[in-house]
Amino acid sequence: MNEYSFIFQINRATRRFPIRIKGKTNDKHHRILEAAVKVFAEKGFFQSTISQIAKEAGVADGTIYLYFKNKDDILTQFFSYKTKLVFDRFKEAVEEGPNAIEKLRNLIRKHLEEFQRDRNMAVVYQTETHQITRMAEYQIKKMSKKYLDIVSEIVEQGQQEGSIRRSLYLGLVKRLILGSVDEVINTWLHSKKNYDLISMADPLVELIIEGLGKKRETDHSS
Amino acid sequence: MNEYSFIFQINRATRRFPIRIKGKTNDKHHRILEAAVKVFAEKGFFQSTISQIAKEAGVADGTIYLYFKNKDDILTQFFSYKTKLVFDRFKEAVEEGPNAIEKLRNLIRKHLEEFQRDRNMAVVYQTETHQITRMAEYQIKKMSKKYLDIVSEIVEQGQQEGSIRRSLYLGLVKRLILGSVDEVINTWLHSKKNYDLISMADPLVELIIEGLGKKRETDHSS
Amino acid sequence: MNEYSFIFQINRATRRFPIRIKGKTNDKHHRILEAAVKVFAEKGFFQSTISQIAKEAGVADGTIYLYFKNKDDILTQFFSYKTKLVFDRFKEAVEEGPNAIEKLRNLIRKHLEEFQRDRNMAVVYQTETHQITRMAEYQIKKMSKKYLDIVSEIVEQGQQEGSIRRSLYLGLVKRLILGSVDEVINTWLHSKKNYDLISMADPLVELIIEGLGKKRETDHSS
Amino acid sequence: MNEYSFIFQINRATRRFPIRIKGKTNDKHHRILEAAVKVFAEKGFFQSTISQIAKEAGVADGTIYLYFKNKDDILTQFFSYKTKLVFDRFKEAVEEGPNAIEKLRNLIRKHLEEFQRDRNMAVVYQTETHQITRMAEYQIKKMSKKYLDIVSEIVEQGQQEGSIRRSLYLGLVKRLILGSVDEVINTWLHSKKNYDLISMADPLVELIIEGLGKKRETDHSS
DNA sequence: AATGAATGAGCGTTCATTCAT
DNA sequence: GATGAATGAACGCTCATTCAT
Repeated sequence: MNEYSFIFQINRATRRFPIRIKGKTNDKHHRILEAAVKVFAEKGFFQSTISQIAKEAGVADGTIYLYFKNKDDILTQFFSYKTKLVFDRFKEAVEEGPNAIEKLRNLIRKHLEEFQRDRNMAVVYQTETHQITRMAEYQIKKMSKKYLDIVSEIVEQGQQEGSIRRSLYLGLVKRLILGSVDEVINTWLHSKKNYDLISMADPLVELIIEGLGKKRETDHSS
Repeated sequence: MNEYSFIFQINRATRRFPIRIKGKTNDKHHRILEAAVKVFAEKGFFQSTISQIAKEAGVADGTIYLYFKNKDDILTQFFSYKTKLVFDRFKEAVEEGPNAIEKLRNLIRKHLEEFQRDRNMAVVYQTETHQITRMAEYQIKKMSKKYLDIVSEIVEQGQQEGSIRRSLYLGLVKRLILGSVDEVINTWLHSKKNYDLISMADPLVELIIEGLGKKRETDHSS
Repeated sequence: MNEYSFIFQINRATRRFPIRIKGKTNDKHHRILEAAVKVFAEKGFFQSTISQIAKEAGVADGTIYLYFKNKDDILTQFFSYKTKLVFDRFKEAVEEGPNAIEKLRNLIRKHLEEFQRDRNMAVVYQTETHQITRMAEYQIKKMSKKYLDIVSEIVEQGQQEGSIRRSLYLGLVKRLILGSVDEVINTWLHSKKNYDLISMADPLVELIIEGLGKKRETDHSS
Repeated sequence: MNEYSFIFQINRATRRFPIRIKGKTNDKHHRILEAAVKVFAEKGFFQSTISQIAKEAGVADGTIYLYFKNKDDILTQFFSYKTKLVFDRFKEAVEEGPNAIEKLRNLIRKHLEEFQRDRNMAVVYQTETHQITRMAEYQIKKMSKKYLDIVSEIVEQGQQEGSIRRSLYLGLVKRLILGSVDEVINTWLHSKKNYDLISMADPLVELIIEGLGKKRETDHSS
């Protein structure tokens, strides 16, 4: 069963479309998608051309339009595809955590792991999710929300477990977590990338949980 | 006295240039810059055209090339100008803080304040600083670094003052802070913007300092 | 079989290219080339626009860039194509001459014939080969040289045969011949063109060989 | 008395014009003309800009339009100015020759001398007089004619003197002479220019008069 | 007279998209 | 389905010319 299949549901209505979910044809759809992300990562969306993508994918320019409505649609399909794929993995990782803190650690670790593994995806994600203008693109916006929902659940669980403070503005907590992970990835992407991104997970979780501040002994005496 | 004046020092050498720092002429440089940022914020850099910018600025297309080498140069000049301007204000705000925690609070508050005040700038900053591909652009990269340097100083001071833990990976701390502030701004930019961004400063600082976790009583017995 | 075919060998490496040597597609390359030369002849290179050429060739503007790297390349390809074509004919004509004088006559006659037949080419040649500034363009420079080489050979043969004086500065002889033929063509191009250019060949050869001067009887007594 | 004065008669009717024949103002007219020719020689007419000329002349762009109707007019004025100047010298040189052959020699020598002395002029002349398209420009066409008239006179005189054959097609003779001199200059312009152009005069005259052919001894016996 | 900032028409070139094969 | 030649709208940029100062 091909992971890309679900995408067809999006566009089927709008266009002639090569259905044949399990055939070889489908490889082409995949290949174009991966090629596009590679090119986007290298040059940025607007500086990438259909020709470059076609070349990278080893197909003719026109072939791309059999699978994608237009250039934008390539990005959209990429996001909806990767989002589903990656989030399934995120959820899986979270479920394996015995408690909230471990769930958070697993989430962040998986997040870093996936982005380290697929650098092209990482670049496109970082770039496009900060493209305020294009953010109107429904898929992208939805993705952010999904991530934050996962975080919400974890935090709430932690509060019930007593490991996370109750007096927290949840919206802010989510931004702190997503923001810092994003920035860790961003820094890595801009660096020479000769360090292991995943190793940042534990210290980062520690920092998020414990904060920068010293534990005040005075707390106790009060 | 016009805040844009200093930019002239950048290009004076390269091009015939309408200097006359305090005259009316100079307004045009300013006007184009503001117009450009407005258009960039609305459409994104690549989807903005010189014609749109010229129209927004109320000048002819060709006039833009009297002040800017090319389209890219508009963005570059904007960054070098705003960076200097904003960072001066950041530093000023930081200096007014009596201790590290207050300095951090002042920095974040000022950061949110400046970005709330000038939404166009905020959008362009958020977008362009995450543009991995174009990041090669020197000015932009430098800006991030400057911010992180300020944060470093504050954290180190806090460590000496005893308000911030010593056992911290400084690089990570910086990313936590910049990342969470960025994400707070980003969320605001994507929202309806009917809440006050600055009011997020105090809770955010609290969160950064205290962390998510409950103070562990067990700490004491150790 | 199409005479333009060989040009493909020049650019094949540099660009995606519609090969299919004997197909209909190829006509387009030819058509653009002829259209361009016509427009260049009418307006001059710099005052010709891609749009005019495209219109003359009956193709879209963009189509031109499928066959030519840029505007300059049209001229370059034209020269390398015509040079080869015309010089083959020159050499052929020269070879048919039984002796040096006849070879020279054949060369000049063929030269005038070819230029009379294709007036657009003649105009572009006359114009561009005298464009000192642009002459750096390799192809054009080389062409002049080739012509002079042919002349050299003829003159040397004539010297061996005894029909041409030995005490001649060869470089100057070449310039005399090329210059006078050029000027004959030039004059024709500027005239109403209602006379036959080829008919100038015999008198011109006579003039070149015999010179303006009267045979001096005193020669004999010396 | 300034050599440029006569030009004013051409444009006086068409435009506001800085008359003041003997004043300093006139220097500016001269300076612009010389600057323009220098720039034209370096880059070619169409690739030269008014700004470059202005800069070279040390005046403002706008100033040029006080003296010249438009860019074309600069070239036109240059030609009418130089033509007069140079032809006066040609005629003078010709007059000094005691007989036709010497007159021709003087003409060619002076021709080479003038063009060697003012290389910029030489380049512009060679380029523009072969610009078939632009040749419509009245001044340029007239110039060629004047040259040929001088040659005609000389040749006719030579025929009367008995030094030049009578059975000559005069039109062709003129082209032979002008063409070969042109080509000698052209070659020099394209070369490294480290040889003396004037030294070509005598051998060239010899060649033109005597021709390439051996004096046939048989002539005599017939 | 002289300036040079401002103009905007015009051009070369690119590239997403189409469609005949 | 697959191709890739062809299209032409659109854009960045240049530069001759004008005109307020």
